[in-house]
Amino acid sequence: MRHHPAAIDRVRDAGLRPTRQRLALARLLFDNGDRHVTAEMLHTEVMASGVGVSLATVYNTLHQFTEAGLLREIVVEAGRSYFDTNTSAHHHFFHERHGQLSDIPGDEIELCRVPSAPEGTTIKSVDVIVRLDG
Amino acid sequence: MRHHPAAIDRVRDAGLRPTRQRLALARLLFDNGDRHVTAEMLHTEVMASGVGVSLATVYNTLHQFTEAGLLREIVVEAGRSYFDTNTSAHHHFFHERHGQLSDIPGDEIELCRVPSAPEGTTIKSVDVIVRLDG
DNA sequence: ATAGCTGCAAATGCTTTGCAAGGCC
DNA sequence: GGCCTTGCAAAGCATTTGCAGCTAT
Repeated sequence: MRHHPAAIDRVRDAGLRPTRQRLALARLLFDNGDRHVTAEMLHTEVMASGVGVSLATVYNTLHQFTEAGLLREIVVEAGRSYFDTNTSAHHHFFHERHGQLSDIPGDEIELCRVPSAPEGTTIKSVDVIVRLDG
Repeated sequence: MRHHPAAIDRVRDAGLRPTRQRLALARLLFDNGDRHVTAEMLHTEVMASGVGVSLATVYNTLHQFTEAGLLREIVVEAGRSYFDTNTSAHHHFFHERHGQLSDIPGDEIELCRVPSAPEGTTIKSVDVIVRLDG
């Protein structure tokens, strides 16, 4: 019963050594569908699963996965980064009360005019965050 | 030669005491057209102008002004907040190379479909950041 | 005089880095 | 064995808070 590429292959394909720590994190991230996690959330989870990984290693690994294109980093609040396992183009709701991030279904939002990049620059990405109260 | 409400009136109207520190900051923010500043940038400026204000007070004041509706806070990177003196609905370019934020002219971007707020929530704001390379 | 607000030193908490330990050829 | 990589302790920063001091009445 395998619905996704195995965690070990994802790590290897990213050009990273499949260490015990990275595998534990990759399994938590990729074996359970789309997820939006902070470093702290993931650290709590991995410790609960019985694998000792320091918070610093969680940060380093999240950034390595992001650079390798396995994750997307989303900034919603000063001093807190979220990492999204869905790397395709899409946008987000941010529930301020619960500090939770969720995907906006692709057909519910659309930009009909996008500005041209100013002279000498290129557009790297367009991030839309819909902030929710309540 | 006065083009804007005087800084002292803005501070008073916000229900804040017009102290020496707040006035110095308000002048720098509001007497020179639209601005995008970080706490640190504003602190450097105010010190250079010869008024002693601690960085903590700059932060506190920026947040007080934001709550009073004089400023809008924009989060672009984990660990860095910008404050925009233009509080009307508009969106932003973020120049990653220089760490600079600038307004996108209102007619150059448009959302044609906006998602409805999930059950039991209301949309507080929609923030669009176009990230630029180069 | 005094009640409440202000502004800052010190604390907090998220994130990054420098290096000792470990793995691979 | 030698060299590159890894993972974490300790350091670094942006931001917040608790309280001594000031201000307006």
